[in-house]
Amino acid sequence: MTDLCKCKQISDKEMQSIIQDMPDAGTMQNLADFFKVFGDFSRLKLLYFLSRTELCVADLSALANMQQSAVSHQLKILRLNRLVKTRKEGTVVYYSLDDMHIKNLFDLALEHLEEQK
Amino acid sequence: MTDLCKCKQISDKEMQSIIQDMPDAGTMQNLADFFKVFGDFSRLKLLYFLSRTELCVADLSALANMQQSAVSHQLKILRLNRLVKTRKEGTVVYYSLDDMHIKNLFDLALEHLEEQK
DNA sequence: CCTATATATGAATATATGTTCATATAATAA
DNA sequence: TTATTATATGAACATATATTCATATATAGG
Repeated sequence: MTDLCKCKQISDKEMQSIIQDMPDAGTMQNLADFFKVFGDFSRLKLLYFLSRTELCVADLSALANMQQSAVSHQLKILRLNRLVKTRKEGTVVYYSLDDMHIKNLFDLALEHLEEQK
Repeated sequence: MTDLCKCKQISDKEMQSIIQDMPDAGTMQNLADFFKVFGDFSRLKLLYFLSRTELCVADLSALANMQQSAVSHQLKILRLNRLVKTRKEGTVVYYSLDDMHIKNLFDLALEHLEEQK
């Protein structure tokens, strides 16, 4: 790989070291997938609402101003990524955040955006 | 909007309150766009390398095992999102992280992934 | 000026992704 | 059972996005 580098401003040793310390490809891919989930306006809205309180699909649909079907599809993605969990009561399914780290992520990203003004 | 809600497990008052506290749509969109940048394996790799040291395009290309053109395209996205900054020396362009919050984001996300095992 | 090198960029392509529509499933009530 | 309601899901469609290829730009050296 290093032989492709004609610039090579850093030594092979440094390159080796950087590559060795890197999380393995699987972890990096998981990390990218994790961020990707947050990288959508609709999902971000749903997560925000759920950060406030447990909500059923219909209420989420009303709050986010999205079709019920679209909400269900996005909730499925959030569920598969274990960001939300469900509780069923009759025909109503209640969703809530599965992990409170999520709020921290929000805050950190907002902080970053604030500093850019 | 609330009249679309047939489930309405929460009161109109609660809905109003949740919606009023929500960051405005522009901010939410910015937040989504911000996360979207991290939601790609290639960009995440580039950001990781840059979190270690300042690097030129050719070295990034070698480290990430990506074509030079692909690297340039992705670096442009990172630049437009002000995640990296550049320094030019002759024909060589050096890239580095523009903000150290990024490392915190990495760590927080990794922490989240760790807990899911 | 001409050549070589590092980087940037536009167009084309392939793939991924979000929404909609129609419909299926599950649970409850009559 | 039948009807109703809440939610889930598959297919189709439109859009977004990452990569590649070819080429442009910029800088340095001869």
